[in-house]
Amino acid sequence: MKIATWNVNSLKVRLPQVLQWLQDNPVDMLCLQETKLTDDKFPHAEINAAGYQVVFSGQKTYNGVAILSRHAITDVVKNNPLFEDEQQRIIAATIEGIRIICAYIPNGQAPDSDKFQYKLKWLDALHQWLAQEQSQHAKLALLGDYNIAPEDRDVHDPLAWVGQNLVSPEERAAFAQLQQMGFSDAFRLFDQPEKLFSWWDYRRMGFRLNRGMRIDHILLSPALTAQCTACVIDKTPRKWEQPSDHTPVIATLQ
DNA sequence: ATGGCGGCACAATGCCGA
Repeated sequence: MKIATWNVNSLKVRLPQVLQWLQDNPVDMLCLQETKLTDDKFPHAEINAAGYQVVFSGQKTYNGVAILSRHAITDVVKNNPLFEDEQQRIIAATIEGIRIICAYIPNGQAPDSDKFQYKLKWLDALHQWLAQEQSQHAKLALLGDYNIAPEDRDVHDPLAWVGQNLVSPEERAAFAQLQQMGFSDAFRLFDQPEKLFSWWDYRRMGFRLNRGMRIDHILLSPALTAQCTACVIDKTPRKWEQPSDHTPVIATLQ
C-alpha cells in the first residue's frame, strides 16, 4: 500500500502532470492540495479514467483539497467539524481501513500577521479534532502541505529564515504537539540524505540551487508507523516543464 | 533593502503563496 501527498498549485494547470505521475507511480492513494477549483470544475472524469476514485472540496482561486484512490472511499468529511472555516483546507475519508486526512495547513504569511493567528487557531482546532479521530481510528494518517519546516535540517539556510513563518517556535511547537500525540513523521523513520526538500521557491533558481524546505509531510499513528517500510520525496515532477513548486511525498505501508 | 516566479481574477495590476 502506497499513500502520497502533493500540493499541485492549481489542478487546472497540473492535471496532465498528475495523470502522468500516477501512470509512473501507481500509488493506492494520493492527497492533493491547492487544487484552486470549485467543485463544478473538478476534473473527476479524467481522474476516473485513470483508474482512481476521487473526492474533493474546493473553492474559487485559493485552497482546495482532494483524495484520489484506487480503492473504495467511504465516510467523507469536509473541513474540521470543530472549526468554522470558509477556506476549503481539509478532506477526510476511510480507505482500506485507514482513516486518511488530507490537509492544506495555512501558510501564515508572517508571524506578526492576522493570517499567522488564523494558522495557530487552525492548528489548535486540528489537534482537538485529531484527538477525537484517534479514539475512533487506530490507523490514522495525516498527509498534506503543513507549511511548517519541523527542524532546522528541513531548511536550506536556517539562519536566513529566522523570524519568518514556516520555522517559528509557535509553528514548530504545533508540529511537535502532533508528535507528542503519538504521530510519527514518516520521512524521519528512516535514514535520509541531507538537504532533501519538498518545496522550492520559483524565484532565484530555488530548485537548481536546492534552496528548499521540507514542509509537506506524512504523519502516521502508532499502528500505521509499525507498518511503514519507506518514505521518499520524489523530485522528478519538479524538473518537468511548468512544475508545481511542491513535489510528491510517498509512504509505503506493509 | 527590495523583489525576484507563478496562478488567478469583475484581469493588465494586485493579491497571495512559502
